[in-house]
Amino acid sequence: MGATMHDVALIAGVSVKTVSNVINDYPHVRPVTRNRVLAAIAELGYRPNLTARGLRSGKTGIIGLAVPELRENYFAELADSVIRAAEKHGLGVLVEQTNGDRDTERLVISGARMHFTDGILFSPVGMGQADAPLLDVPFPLVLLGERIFNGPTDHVTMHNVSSAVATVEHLLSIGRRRIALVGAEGDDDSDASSWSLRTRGYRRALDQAGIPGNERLVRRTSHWNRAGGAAAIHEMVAEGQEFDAVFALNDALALGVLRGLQEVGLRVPEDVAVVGFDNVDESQYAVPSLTTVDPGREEIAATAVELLVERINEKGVKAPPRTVKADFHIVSRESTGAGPVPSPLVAATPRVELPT
Amino acid sequence: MGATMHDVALIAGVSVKTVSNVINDYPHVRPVTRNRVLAAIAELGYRPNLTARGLRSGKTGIIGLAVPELRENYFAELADSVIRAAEKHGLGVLVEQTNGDRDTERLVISGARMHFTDGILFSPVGMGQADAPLLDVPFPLVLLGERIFNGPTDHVTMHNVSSAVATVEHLLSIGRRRIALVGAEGDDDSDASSWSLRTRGYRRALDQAGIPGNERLVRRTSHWNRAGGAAAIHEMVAEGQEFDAVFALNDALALGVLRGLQEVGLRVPEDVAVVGFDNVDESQYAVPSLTTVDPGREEIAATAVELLVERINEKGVKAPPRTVKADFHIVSRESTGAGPVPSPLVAATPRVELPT
DNA sequence: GTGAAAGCGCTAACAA
DNA sequence: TTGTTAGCGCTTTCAC
Repeated sequence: MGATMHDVALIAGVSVKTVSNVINDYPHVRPVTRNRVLAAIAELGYRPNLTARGLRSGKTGIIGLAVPELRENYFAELADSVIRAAEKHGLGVLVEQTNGDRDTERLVISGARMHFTDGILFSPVGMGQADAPLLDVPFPLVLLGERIFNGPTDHVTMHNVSSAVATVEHLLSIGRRRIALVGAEGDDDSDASSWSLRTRGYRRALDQAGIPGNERLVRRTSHWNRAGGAAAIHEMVAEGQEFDAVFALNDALALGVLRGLQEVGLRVPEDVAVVGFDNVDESQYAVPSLTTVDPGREEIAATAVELLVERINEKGVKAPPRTVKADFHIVSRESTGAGPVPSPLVAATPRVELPT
Repeated sequence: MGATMHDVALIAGVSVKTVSNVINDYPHVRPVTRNRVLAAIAELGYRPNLTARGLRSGKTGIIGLAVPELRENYFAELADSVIRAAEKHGLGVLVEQTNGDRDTERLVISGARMHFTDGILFSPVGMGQADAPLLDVPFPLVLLGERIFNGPTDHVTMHNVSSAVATVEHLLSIGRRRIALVGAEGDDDSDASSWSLRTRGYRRALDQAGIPGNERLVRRTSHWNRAGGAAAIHEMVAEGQEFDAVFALNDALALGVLRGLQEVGLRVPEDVAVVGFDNVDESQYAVPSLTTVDPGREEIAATAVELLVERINEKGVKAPPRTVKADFHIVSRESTGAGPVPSPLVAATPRVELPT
């Protein structure tokens, strides 16, 4: 295999300590010595063995990222952001997929896999509030998303309730009154789920506007995907429900809603305005382009990595768990009547900005 | 931090070797002893230190995956498949993004980052044929995709030429004669690029059918994205070109083509049939759903991991570099007139299957 | 400013 | 069947 520090020391005619000093930029090394060492390193093509270094230092420089599935746009984009953020800290990212499966999630958290990592970013979907105690693990762990509250770990999440309020207010402001809601849910159904929080915001906004809620317009499908969104539309139309707007609790559902509306012959936004949630890249390319809530994914990723790094470097007594919420924005596009984007070459930018 | 093997040995009243034997399922351990050790392990919550093990064995159980960007659907799905395939071999996957940037790709290949990995799966986009010599690296490396031929490494790729031929033949078979082609290209433009190979197949199929090529219908945009696809349509229409089909060299371009056609008032598939390439999840949800070439992504991922594992375990003289091509299929959907999918709840399945 | 030597936690000869 | 021991390649006191 590769050359070792010892080999370098031999060729340079110095001790391994000196080689180590050079590699680690220890200041007090004579330039002559340093150059001799550098020459030897170049000559042998020496590369420090990170495994050995990891053994010594107790750190690997790798963090784990556990998400349901990379093929889901939101998580692919989240992983993208996390990898970029980690890179700035000189960290590599080991990606693990849980499939949103509770048992797999538990396994990841048990540290059974992911043992090379200095810490883990974990986006739970299958686990719920009841599993909170399991999160009290002996390694740095930061939670992404909103499934579990008041857990024993740091937690980076979004303004689910207030962004939902703002979304409905936006729909009201453009004159919509019969606003349907389409969401989904996994195994668990605690008060901390996306469904619960965003639905709460929806009801609150309607209340505040003095508009009576209509439970027939609140739809819940089994999956957070397009099929679910399209099915919800077909159901409502089949039942003869009337509505002039749909708030879909994620973009995949919203894209399905767009397709469903097209299939039943309803125009967007003329007949029905549509808003999604997540601001995945794709939402801007949909036909019509999709108005959606940008929950601050970049900020979430950067903050989460930041917190994790702090925890990794933390010594002595642990600081109490922290919760951070990213700023959100409503990105107004064609599906709520924002002037047609001039050309697909121009990326849509936020029109309405409603910080926390 | 955690307990060590030594602690376990102490509590169990045995030597570290015995503990090691138990952990590694060494057969000749008396059940009584084994149980005592297991009890001690449980009591201390002992977990083997993988870093130390890695130092000893010279392996980490981690492979690297270098792709341009996870936010590009194709690569997210590829990463998904790779992670699943790696898991079956008990390997973790460290994901690195190159942004398709030649220098970053070179850096990754230099092993500057990725130093913890036993080997790397690399999907080059910025590098080209000229960089082939750089691929002669001192660690296991398997190439994904078709940028570089006859390199010094194993290579898993797709049937670019023959699948393009089959695609055009499919369009001819449904009566289209004025078939446009929309592709893009990166820095390099060797004969091994997606553009070159797929375009070659396109021309060959037209030749074989005795249809004269029309270079005004061959469009090349700067990026493999929707904006590029939409722009190509706008250009051709502005120039007054007439065409009854578009073969887009990837799905992102094809989705942009769909949007562009809609914007200029052309119907799909009545006026223009559209075929993409990649079979990303999204293609099946587009409106209309997109006919596309499935290049065998799952198989590519599984094969690549397989080859890499073989290389990692290879001792002595290296076997010569191998090239493997995955089977492809044409997935026929609405954009070429396949009967409308009954409901978005039903995932479209391949209709036309054209193995190598 | 540089060297010698002791481990980090684990595995695998080699002994017993 | 189990124990002893020597490293894997690196960092890091502690001398010099």
